[in-house]
Amino acid sequence: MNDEFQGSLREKVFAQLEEDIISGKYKEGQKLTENMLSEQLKVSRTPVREAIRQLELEGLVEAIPNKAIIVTGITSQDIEDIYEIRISIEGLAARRAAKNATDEILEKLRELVDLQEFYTNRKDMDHLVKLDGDFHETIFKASGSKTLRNILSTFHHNLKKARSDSFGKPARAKAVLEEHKAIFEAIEARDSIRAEHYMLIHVKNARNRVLGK
Amino acid sequence: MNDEFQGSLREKVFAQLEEDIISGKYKEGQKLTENMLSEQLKVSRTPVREAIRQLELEGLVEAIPNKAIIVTGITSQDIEDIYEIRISIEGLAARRAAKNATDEILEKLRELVDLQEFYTNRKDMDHLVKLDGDFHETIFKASGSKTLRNILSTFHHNLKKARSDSFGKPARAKAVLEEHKAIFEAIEARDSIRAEHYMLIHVKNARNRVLGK
DNA sequence: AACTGTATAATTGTATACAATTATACATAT
DNA sequence: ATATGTATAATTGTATACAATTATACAGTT
Repeated sequence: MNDEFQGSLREKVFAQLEEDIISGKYKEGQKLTENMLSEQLKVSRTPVREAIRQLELEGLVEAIPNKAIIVTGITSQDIEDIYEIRISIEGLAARRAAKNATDEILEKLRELVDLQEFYTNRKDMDHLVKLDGDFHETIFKASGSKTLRNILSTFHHNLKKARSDSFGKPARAKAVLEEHKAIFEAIEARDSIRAEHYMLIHVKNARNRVLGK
Repeated sequence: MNDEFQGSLREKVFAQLEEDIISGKYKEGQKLTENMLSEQLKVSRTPVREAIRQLELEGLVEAIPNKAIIVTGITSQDIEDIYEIRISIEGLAARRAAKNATDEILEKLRELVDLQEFYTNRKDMDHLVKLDGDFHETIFKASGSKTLRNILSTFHHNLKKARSDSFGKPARAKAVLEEHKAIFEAIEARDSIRAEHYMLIHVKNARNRVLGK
């Protein structure tokens, strides 16, 4: 359990279980019990149950009534599916962001890209994975669509491990930086067509990097 | 509470609250309390809390820690967004379904379309709304993608009221029937391109019917 | 009248006790 | 040996008690 985390136990449990499933600590098909989780995490069953209900809706576990909690996990097929869906809708999010972004959002994006450049030069992969998530999350928020944001944020969570693995080579980190820059500049110029275009290219490249194609 | 429903109290509470929010009984911005809900639904706070956690993830309520539960609801902007996203990805689901559908699935779809024809002639709108949902849900399942199914099923739930309202005129019911037939025939013929094409047309028409364009 | 501090109430957060359901082990019969 | 019935254990489902947090009302001060 992460002790410096501020928030409810339920949030902590949710974050921890999500992490453990996506990272592969809990494998597909594995059976979990509420008692086991509440003992491990040193909390009562109540927050565990609430977290399980959310993971269930997110599709990471399957709770069979009165029987068990089975880990579903993220299969490689799921990863391919997610990229195919992202290719279909993340351009839309970028287009909307270019229309709706406030100056505050633009400032935030600029800062993220600058930091990304800094850490790319330092080859600090952990920070880069986090910044990559923040960059996209900021665009989702700027799109002004609750629905787009919900879906795409969940995708980014679920892809965290896959993205992390693919950040291995510095050459890739540089490519990601250039792609983000192109997207940012299009949004900054309020050019929604170009923003959509470069986002599409970026997601396609990300898919190829992750799937090794 | 629906007494003939088989399942846990949590599922009943979730279904009821989802229905009440989507139907507009609980309006955007309205404040709910766990005590009020548990009294009204004659259950303890435990299943209410679990249902709230799920509604939160679905974006129908916003739970502010230690303060309140605020109804977010489905705005008309959300409906437009959902149709735009459906236009981007539901064709993909149809394409996949055409590739993967088993004989059992095809039989199910045929039955649904036949029933739809029956109720269209009878102008029985309640049954038609339900059949419309079942038809699409069957295709989502047939797509073989957990992710596509999760997203599109949630959309269909959230659009239930909007779809129900738009089924008003019998002429529209007939149009929906013809569109479903075209999709089914393409899937039956394993023609994924055609399935995607007719699904795209269908969703676009559905959007225009719902948004009155 | 406006502001502030404080006691009280209301609400959510968590833990625990108990009920209902399902799994398991084992004895018994065939 | 296999199958079946039954007692027991394990697990989830629900209710309730209590803790922590926030809102509200009101007295007192300026």
